[in-house]
Amino acid sequence: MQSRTTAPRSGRPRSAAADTAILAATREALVELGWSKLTLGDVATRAGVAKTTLYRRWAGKNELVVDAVAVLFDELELPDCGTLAADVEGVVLQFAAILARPEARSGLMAVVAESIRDEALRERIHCSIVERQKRLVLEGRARAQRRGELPPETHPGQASRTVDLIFDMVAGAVIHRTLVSAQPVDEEWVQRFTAVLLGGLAAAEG
Amino acid sequence: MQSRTTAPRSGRPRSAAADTAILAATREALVELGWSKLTLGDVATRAGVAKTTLYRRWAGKNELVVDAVAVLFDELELPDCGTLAADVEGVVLQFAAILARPEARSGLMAVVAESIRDEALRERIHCSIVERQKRLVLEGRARAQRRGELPPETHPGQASRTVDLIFDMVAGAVIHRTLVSAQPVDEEWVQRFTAVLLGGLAAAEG
Amino acid sequence: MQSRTTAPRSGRPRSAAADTAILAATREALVELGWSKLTLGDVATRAGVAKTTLYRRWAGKNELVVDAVAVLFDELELPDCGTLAADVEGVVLQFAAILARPEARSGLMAVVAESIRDEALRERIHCSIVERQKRLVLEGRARAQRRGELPPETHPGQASRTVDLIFDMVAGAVIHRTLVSAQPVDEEWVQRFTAVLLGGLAAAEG
Amino acid sequence: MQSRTTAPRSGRPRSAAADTAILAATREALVELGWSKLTLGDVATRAGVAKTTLYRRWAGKNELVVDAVAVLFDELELPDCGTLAADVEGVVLQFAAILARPEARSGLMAVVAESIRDEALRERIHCSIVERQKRLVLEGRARAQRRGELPPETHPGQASRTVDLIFDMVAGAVIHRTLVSAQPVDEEWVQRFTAVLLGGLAAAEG
DNA sequence: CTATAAACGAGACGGTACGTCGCGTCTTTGC
DNA sequence: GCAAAGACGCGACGTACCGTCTCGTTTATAG
Repeated sequence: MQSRTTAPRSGRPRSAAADTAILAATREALVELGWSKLTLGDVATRAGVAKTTLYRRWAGKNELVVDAVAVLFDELELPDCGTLAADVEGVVLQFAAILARPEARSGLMAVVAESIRDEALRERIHCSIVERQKRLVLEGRARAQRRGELPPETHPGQASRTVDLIFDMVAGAVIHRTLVSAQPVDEEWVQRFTAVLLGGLAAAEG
Repeated sequence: MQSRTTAPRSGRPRSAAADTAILAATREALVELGWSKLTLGDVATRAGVAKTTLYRRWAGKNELVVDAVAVLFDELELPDCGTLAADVEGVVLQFAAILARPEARSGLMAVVAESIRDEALRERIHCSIVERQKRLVLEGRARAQRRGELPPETHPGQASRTVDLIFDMVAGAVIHRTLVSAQPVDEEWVQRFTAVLLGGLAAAEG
Repeated sequence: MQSRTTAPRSGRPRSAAADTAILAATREALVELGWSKLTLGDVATRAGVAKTTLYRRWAGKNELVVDAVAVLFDELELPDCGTLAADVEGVVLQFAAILARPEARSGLMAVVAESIRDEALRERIHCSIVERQKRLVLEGRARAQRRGELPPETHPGQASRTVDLIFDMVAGAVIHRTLVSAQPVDEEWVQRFTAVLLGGLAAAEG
Repeated sequence: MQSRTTAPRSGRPRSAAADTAILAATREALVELGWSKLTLGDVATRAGVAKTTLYRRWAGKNELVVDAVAVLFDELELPDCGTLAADVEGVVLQFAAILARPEARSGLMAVVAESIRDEALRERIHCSIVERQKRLVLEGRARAQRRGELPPETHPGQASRTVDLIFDMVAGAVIHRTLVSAQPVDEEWVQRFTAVLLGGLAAAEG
């Protein structure tokens, strides 16, 4: 079991720069063309790379776009604004700001649409994007408990289901308002939304 | 002054049966193939119609799928279960049931993704699907007010914004749980969600 | 003198003006577009006539074009210039003048090309165009015999074969020079051609 | 300085076998279907080649057919039968034999018809077919001069015009008899034609 | 300092679907 | 009862990308 993650086989190694360039080119093309008019040949050209190189690393358009978009969501951070409500409002605004970027909008939705009929793709999205951001809900709750805004877990078994519910409600509402209703996620909306969410959670828990 | 909406122009009129057959064929193809593998040529064949007939009526895949999917949502009805909470739970379950159907899942999401870069398409979706279902929120509120579960409008100016918020929260959460989280919208989830939503609204209004 | 040969059947009679307009429109379209880009729909529009009317009278593009082009060749007349050579030169120049008109060039050749695989079309061309112009050869010979430039028929059996040979040589040479070699059929060429033709005929007959 | 005409550019080279297969398939399709029903898609299928490969090499039906047909005429050879008349008769029969082949008939005429409105196509035909066969006339004359059947050039300036005239007369008459009159080019006709032609030339030159 | 082996750019390849165009037929309304 | 208008089924068009496959050319490490 001496083999490393990357076996340094003989032959020319893959260019690391190519990966970066391809992902950047993908985001650029998403912005300019949107998902449906994005072509792998065009991405390859923008990246200054042959189509072959691209196919050597990704199986297709979907996989490429997931990777290109996933990193955008890693920018999210839970701000410490003193109160739970303010923290939630802050992170919701950040999330909305990412969704306002065209590469995220077109890429994310299209890839989710494709994932409906593609189990492997759904898994990839889940790992790369969704699950990774639940950290924000967990950290938010922990911080609120530390502050005394929330009681410690009363029903530990339900904890994870509540996290999921919150995540679906937050992400769902913001996505729906942004992409379907096509309305701005401004401070006022965020305050109203946060009030309903936290008020409802308090009422339901109590 | 009895003239109808359609001026009966000269020449052979368009076959009404063709429209029906095409939309049905579109839904059938969505189920079997999903959005990305759906072909207009294939839809035409299934409908027993020439490709040109299809293009004479719809500008492209997107417009066709919007129309094919829109009617699914007209099935939604607000059940009268005696209490607001029960009514909401009922309609959320109905909504989830529609989203569980593959023609709705693949069609809806993909078309929303495309609408990001296509203003006309977004408008079409909004008119054909979104706005038409806000009736459910309005009727639910009216019924609850008749029952005395909700007070009459205190801030009439905010009423429409509250409808929008509710709609984004309900539709967003169900869609996110179904399509992104890929978890079932079962009775338990619906109850927890409804409790948070109504509790939050009550807290925020009060 | 208003009633013609056609029995005025019940119902609306066919418009005679339509035929004229359609054939004129066909020639016009041949000039502008050439054979391959000529469409029956376009001809109908130019003629101010419905496509149906056109199909009621002609079986297709080929038949229509034959009729449209055939009349051009009826203009040909054998001029009386005093000598056989001069007469031949005159008619050859006339023939070349017709072939110089684009509607004749494109229409005629294309229709001949089609006739290769279409027996009925070949027959139609033969009757409408070829056979009708052999009168020129016959009349020319008769006139020359009257003048004493040619002897009376010595081998009556060969007469028709000689007519055919002359027709093939004249029409063939002019067509080939015009359409394949794309060289002008000017006075000089006509004189040289006529000299060879008549000289050869004299030598062969003697 | 050994570089060849073809610069061996980067990338996968074009398959030479494809060219051969496509041209053969074109001739085959011409025989079976004729010009107007010949489809580039069908040719591609017959050749076992993708339609795109075909379009990568030829601009359209016309260009393809010119190339496919041109080679047929390279078979023509001036037989040495001892006398000028016999030589001419021999080559005329060969020419007629080629024109009797359906791939030549339909292809050639249609392409000539198209060339009327297409300068580039006319040029292509001229280079690939017409000009290349004038060698036969030149060689025939040279051989006859060597035999003493013809005198050396008396008017060198007229020589090329005479070649053109002969070519138009020979090719024109044979083509007209074959394709327009639809009569066989048999020995008898050839002898009569040759007699007129050579007799006329002798008379005109003398 | 080779030799070897993989990655690279370029671009041709067999495919599939596209959206359009013209054909020839049919089904309306209107004169 | 024919004509105009135009929708219809059909089939070919020429194009665009797909994902794969040669090619000739780097560029690392292994011997």
